[in-house]
Amino acid sequence: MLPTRNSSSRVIVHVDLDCFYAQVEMISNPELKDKPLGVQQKYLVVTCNYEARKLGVKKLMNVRDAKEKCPQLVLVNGEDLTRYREMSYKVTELLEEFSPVVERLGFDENFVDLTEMVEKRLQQLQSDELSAVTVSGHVYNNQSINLHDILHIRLLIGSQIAAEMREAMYNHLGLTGCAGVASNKLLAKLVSGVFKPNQQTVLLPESCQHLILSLNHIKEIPGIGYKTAKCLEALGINSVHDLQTFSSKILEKELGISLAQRIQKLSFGEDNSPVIPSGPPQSFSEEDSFKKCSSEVEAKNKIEELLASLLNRVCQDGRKPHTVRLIIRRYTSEKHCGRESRQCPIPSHVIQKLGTGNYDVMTPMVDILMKLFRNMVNVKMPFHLTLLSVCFCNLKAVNTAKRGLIDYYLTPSLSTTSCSGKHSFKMKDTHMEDFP
DNA sequence: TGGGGTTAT
DNA sequence: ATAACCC
Repeated sequence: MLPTRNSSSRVIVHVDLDCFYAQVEMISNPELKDKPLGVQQKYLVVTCNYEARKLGVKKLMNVRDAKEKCPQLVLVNGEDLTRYREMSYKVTELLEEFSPVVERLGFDENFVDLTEMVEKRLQQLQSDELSAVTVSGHVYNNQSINLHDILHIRLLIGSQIAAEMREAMYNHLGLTGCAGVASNKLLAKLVSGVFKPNQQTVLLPESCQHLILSLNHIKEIPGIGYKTAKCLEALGINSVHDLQTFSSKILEKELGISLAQRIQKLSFGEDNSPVIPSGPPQSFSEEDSFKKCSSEVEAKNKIEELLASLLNRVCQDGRKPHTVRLIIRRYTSEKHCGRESRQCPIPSHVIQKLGTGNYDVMTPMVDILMKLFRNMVNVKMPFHLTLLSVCFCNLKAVNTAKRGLIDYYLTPSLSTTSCSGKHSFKMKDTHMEDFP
């Protein structure tokens, strides 16, 4: 028999970078370091550094409100995510060096399952050294540590690894962040935010209820989003305690058995979901929002711009997308987040040319995307779009093992060309004579 | 609300 | 293809 691990004896860390985009900008331009800094996308300040927060700037604040609150606020444009994305993956890769089981959540958060690593360190310790194990960082709720409790010992070792991770992030990448250590993802995430910038906290099992009941509303539970929260409110459920004590049967009837059981367990701090290694991305997309796009030519120009960036990204990734999708948002006075999409397989002859930087792949791709566009939008009728997005998905690894010599020499796309520098996709002036 | 991502239905 | 969730 394999030893069965009680699910509550895992050690999970949640690592959460401080105001990530602002940190990347301050690294790019150190003159911004001691100034209040906001990162702007369209008319929003999407994030800001702590200098700016002290002066009243909040995340997702309108630029006008932010400038009013804080006239000295320095703004940088953050609509191009390239540098953020690159730094984000450097963080994930650094964490993967500690343990390969790393799950990304957005660009600035990662979960790492430390269970095995903790187990190994525990085995290296002599029995008389157990009583000398210490915590790194805060203990949630100032709870007393019991060094005779193996669960405490493991979490303390987890806190030491978390501290090493944060040190490595700072030393190698210049980034600061928070960490939370607990027995599952939910609790690790909740506890990571308790002491805020650049600090870490460990949750010992006895304080689990204290942590979950400290939330002021069910929407603060990760996994309970806008829709579910509205639904729960309609049932008179507002607090975490309300959700804990609500009839399971009725909840299952209202939300469906799967969601009901999952969120009711979350309300007790129970979460058996594994840390799933993210690996390379499942999709690449680029989007642009605007006040108004109302002609086919305008749409085509925007689509070409999105596509040019995407082709460069796909090229650098090395894998090939087999599906392309076009997403639009139509102007409406109300209705939040109404997006429509059409997708189709990418023809194999186009896939072959992808990632070469050779041949014109723009033209056939734009043709495909414009067909998808006309499938969604009746261009003979007036229309008003506020967003366009292009997504490449269904990414497949290029199979190098099965390719023989002949194939190798006959397929320049895979062997002799690169996608960097002068080979990169250009908007209007890509001609054959540009290539060797 | 931006410009991304994921999974489930 | 959409809808929900996450940042």
